[in-house]
Parts: sequence; structure tokens; C-alpha cells
Amino acid sequence: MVNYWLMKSEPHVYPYSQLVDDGSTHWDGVRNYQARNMMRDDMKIGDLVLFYHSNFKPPHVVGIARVCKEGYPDHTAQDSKSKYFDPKATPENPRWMMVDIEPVKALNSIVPLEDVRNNPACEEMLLVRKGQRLSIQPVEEHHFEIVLAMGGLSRSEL
DNA sequence: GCCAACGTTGGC
DNA sequence: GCCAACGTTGGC
Repeated sequence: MVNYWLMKSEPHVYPYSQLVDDGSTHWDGVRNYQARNMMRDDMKIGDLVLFYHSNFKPPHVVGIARVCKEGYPDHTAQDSKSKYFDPKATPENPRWMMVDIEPVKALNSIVPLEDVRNNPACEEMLLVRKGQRLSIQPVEEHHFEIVLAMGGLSRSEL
């Protein structure tokens, strides 16, 4: 059973192209409990991810990624030199978790947030809900397929 | 740069 | 357990 997600990254911090260059990455630095719980409990190897560029004009979905390692402790929380350091995190109680993702395919054309918002079929997506700030969001399969199609790709091309 | 929405913290 | 103050996110 494959699940679908959307993960936000600021392109000036970590763009999709960097994921492609790196081959995979660990999704460190998430310090929100809802997002952590999804990484810890729900994200499974093979799950597909809409990779989203936030804080960019225009904000947009840029590519597809895949979960390649399931939830494990985010070591940056225990690194006092890291900007993600959390003094409450310990080896016994790491507090924060991360997953690894790998690139699957860039969209043929990016899908701006506005296009998602203007698509009546996407009305129910968390991404376009008012006040929705979660950096990791569950996505329904049909929404995943719609965004994929808006980006000029079909499921069989992944 | 503004600010709405939301999450977290900590005093009580 | 309430809630005011504060910090962060992220579109605009």
C-alpha cells in the first residue's frame, strides 16, 4: 500500500535539483510534532512525495520523490553546533525523527500553487487550505495523480 | 516587509 | 488546565 505525501522545502535552502545531485537525503530539521509523527509512524518505503518549493515566487510543486528510509532519530537535534539543536533531545529520547527520500522524476513543468488552487479537483487538498503550514502533508492518491498530470507526467512514467 | 494563522512556552 | 505572549511559517 503506497501512501502519498507533500514535503515543503525552500529552494534557496534545499532545492529539488540538490536532491537529484545528492541521490538521496535525510529530511532533518523538522521540529513540528504533527510532521514528526507522520515521519515516525506513517511514511513507508516506496511512498511517493510531491516535492514542493515554498518561499519562492511562485511557490510550486517541482518534482516527485520517494521515501527510501523509514523514520529514525534526527541526529541534528543532539548536535549542539547544529541550528536544529534541541537540548531536550537525548540518545534515549531523541525527540525528533526524520526519513530519507530519493528523487524519482522532475515534473515536465512545475505546478504553481495558484494552479492547484484554481483547479476545482484540488479544492480538498491541505496545501490550499487556509492557514495550512505543515511542512509535511498527507496527499490523497487522486490528488497526487492530478498534480502529476498538471506537471505533464503520468503514473507509468515514474 | 507585512501579517494571518498556528504552535509552543510558561506563569498562574 | 488556561491563556497571554511570543515565535514561526509562508503566501502575498
